[in-house]
Amino acid sequence: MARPKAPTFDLQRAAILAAAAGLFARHGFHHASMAELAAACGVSKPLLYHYYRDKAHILFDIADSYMDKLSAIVAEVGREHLAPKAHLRTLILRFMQEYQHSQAQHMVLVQDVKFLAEREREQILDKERLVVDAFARAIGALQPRLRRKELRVPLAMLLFGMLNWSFTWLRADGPLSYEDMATVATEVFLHGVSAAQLQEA
Amino acid sequence: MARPKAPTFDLQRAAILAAAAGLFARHGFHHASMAELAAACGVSKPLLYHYYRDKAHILFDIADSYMDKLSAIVAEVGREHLAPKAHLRTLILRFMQEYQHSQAQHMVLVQDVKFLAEREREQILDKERLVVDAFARAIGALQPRLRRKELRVPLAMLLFGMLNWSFTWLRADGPLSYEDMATVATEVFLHGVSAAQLQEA
DNA sequence: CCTACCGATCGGTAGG
DNA sequence: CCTACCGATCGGTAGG
Repeated sequence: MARPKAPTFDLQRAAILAAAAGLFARHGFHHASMAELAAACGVSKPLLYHYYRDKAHILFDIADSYMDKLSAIVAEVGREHLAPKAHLRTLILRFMQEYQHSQAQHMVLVQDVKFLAEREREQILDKERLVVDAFARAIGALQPRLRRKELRVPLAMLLFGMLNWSFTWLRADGPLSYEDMATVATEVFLHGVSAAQLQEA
Repeated sequence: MARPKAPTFDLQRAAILAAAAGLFARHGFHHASMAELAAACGVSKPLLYHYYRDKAHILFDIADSYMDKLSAIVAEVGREHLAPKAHLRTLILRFMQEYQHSQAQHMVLVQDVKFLAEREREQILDKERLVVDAFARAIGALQPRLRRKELRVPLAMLLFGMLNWSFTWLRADGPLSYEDMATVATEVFLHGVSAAQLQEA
């Protein structure tokens, strides 16, 4: 019989994950060492390998659990059955609120997922595609007269660009809050999409 | 008297720079080795050190020369003295055309500049700030009635988000060209900014 | 759960 | 005494 997990097992893993996300975000995956991570967690280096098979698995778990959080937000907002404009507005606001508390995880997702092996990388990319598709459908619902349906995904990517690029410049302690930014991005995008002559583009 | 540089010196440096940008973009700065770079250039590893003091200096030169190119585009477009809308439209188009041919350089700029020492990193960031300010001014000229002037830089960052995020998903051989993307982003942004009630935001 | 290590590979430089 | 360039190997450190 397998010995049951210690009750603190999941807590320890979560602590390692959070510390690793910070280190990977600051130093990059390859430049952040396992010894450094162990020190940050206050445990020995070999003990890390009790919780995670190897360094890549820690990276995978950061990206995977973060994508699960974003997917959960998409599902929650979907269950509210909002009108098209309110739906997209709410998606944007909830994502920016999540981003504010997950800056390290987001940087790891953007910068380090490419270092995963094909199989694990594809798992993450599949989850990303589902989220992008949800935004693309929300944009499609907004503009039923949008003639070129193939523009829905590119428009979603433009929107993600506005939101995700905030990681390079928006500071939680700056004059502009994440909520302010969500409002401005929402206004620009909603008015931009409806006013632009994309029917002819 | 110092012996003059070999006539091929600058050509060799340019070849090293291009190969390094590709490797750094694909593998990340720390995971790309000097041996690998030397092999890609068809020279011995010690010879690399004839052209560049160390690995960090190669990274600096990629980012610095790329920022000079972007700054030159800003200056060129400025000399055309276009009307506000045409000015911003042209800036966006020229940047996307440059991006199409500099995907590796751009990824290095975004992902690896943080590994430079304080002093060199600040030099790059200074040049980035000048380009952002030029876009912010172009946006301000577009909207003289924009009450909250402090929104000009955030709006410029939203625009850069749309443009720069294209590196994560836009393919040169895909159905949507960089020029198409420039058009769509321009339409969304121009209409979005002018229609949004940012005076009250 | 630690100290003590390994196979390998890193960035950078020696002599000639 | 400079440059341009080679084969071989340096001291240190990475992940495990």
